[in-house]
Amino acid sequence: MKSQEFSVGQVAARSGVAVSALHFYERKGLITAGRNAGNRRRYGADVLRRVAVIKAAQKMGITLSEIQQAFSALPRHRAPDKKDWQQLSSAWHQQLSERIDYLQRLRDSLTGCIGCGCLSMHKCPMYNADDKLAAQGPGPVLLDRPINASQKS
Amino acid sequence: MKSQEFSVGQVAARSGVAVSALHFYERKGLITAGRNAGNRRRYGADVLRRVAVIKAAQKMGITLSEIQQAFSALPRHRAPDKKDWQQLSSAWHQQLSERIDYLQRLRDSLTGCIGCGCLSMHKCPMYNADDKLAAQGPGPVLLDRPINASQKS
DNA sequence: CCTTTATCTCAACTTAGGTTGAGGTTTTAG
DNA sequence: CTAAAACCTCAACCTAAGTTGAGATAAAGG
Repeated sequence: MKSQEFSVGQVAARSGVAVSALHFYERKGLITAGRNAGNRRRYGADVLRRVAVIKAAQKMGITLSEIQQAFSALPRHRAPDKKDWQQLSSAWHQQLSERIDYLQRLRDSLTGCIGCGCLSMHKCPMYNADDKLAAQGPGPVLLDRPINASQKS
Repeated sequence: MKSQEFSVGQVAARSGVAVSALHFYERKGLITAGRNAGNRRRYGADVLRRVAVIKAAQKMGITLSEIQQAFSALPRHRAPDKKDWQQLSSAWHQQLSERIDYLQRLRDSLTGCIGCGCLSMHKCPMYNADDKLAAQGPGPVLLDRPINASQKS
C-alpha cells in the first residue's frame, strides 16, 4: 500500500508554504516527489515533516544550503525516523545557542556603549565584538526578523 | 578651520569597509561627502562614527534601510553628539533584546522537540513558534493556524 | 613630463530565497 | 462534454547588500 500521497496544492495548503516555494525546494534538493501518469507531482507523507523542519530551521537563521547538507545525512531509502530528526535538531540547537550567545555579547557591548555614548571606531567594544558567527556564512548573515511588521507589499 | 577631511580611500582603510561599500552607503543616504576641486569625495571626521554604527547595527541584524531611518532622526546641520548616538543605541538595544528573546523561545521549543522527536507539522510547538509570539509574552498560543492556501509568513 | 595610483560614474553581476507570468496540459465538477 | 481549476516548465523579475569592470579623470611621485 502506498499510504498517503499528496498533490503539490495539498502540501502547500497543509504546510502553509506556496506552491512555487515547493517547486523551489525541489530544485534545491530539499524535497522530492514522484509523478503520476499526467506528470503531476505526488508527495509522500514525509514531505510534510521535511517542510516543517525547513521552516523551523529558517526561523533559526539556518540557510537552505545548510539545511540541504543536514538533510543529506538522512537515510536515502527509508523514511527518516524519530532518531534521525533528533540528530538534526540537536545539531541545530547547538548552532542556535551559539548565535544567541553571540547576540547577547553584542547586546552587552551595546549596553556599555549606551553608557559611554561611544559606538565609535576601534576603541569601542561594540566595534570589536567578535565576529565568529557573523563571519561564518557565505556572504552576509541573513537573520530572521521576527519583530518587524513593516513589510513592503 | 575645516578640521579633518578624509578621502574615500582613507575612510576605507580606517573603517575596514570597501570603497565600493562607501559609495553604496552614500547612494543609500547613510553617509555624505563633500567634493574637492577635482570631484573627489571629502569626508568629515564624523563619517567614521557613522560607518562604525552601521557595522554595529548590521551585526545586530538591522537592515540598511532601518539604519537609514534611524539616521534620519539625527540632527541635519550639526555633528551628532553623544546623546544623539545614545538614543540610537538604546532603541536598538530594545530591538536586539526582542530578537534574542524570540530566538530563545525558539530554542526552548527545539529543546522540547529533541525530546519528543517531533518537529513536525501543526502539533509541534516549534512549528507554531510564530512571529507574533515574539512581540508579546505568554497567553494562548494559537495552536491551530488556519490551514488555508499559500500564505507567506 | 610621464607613469602610477587613486578616484570618478555607470552598468552589470552576485547570492539567497523565492515570486510572477506566459503558454500549454490534466483533472475535476457540473 | 465542457469549463474551470490545478498543474506543468521555463524564464524573468524582486530585494538586500554589495562587488566587479569599463572607460575617463585627477593627483602624486620620480
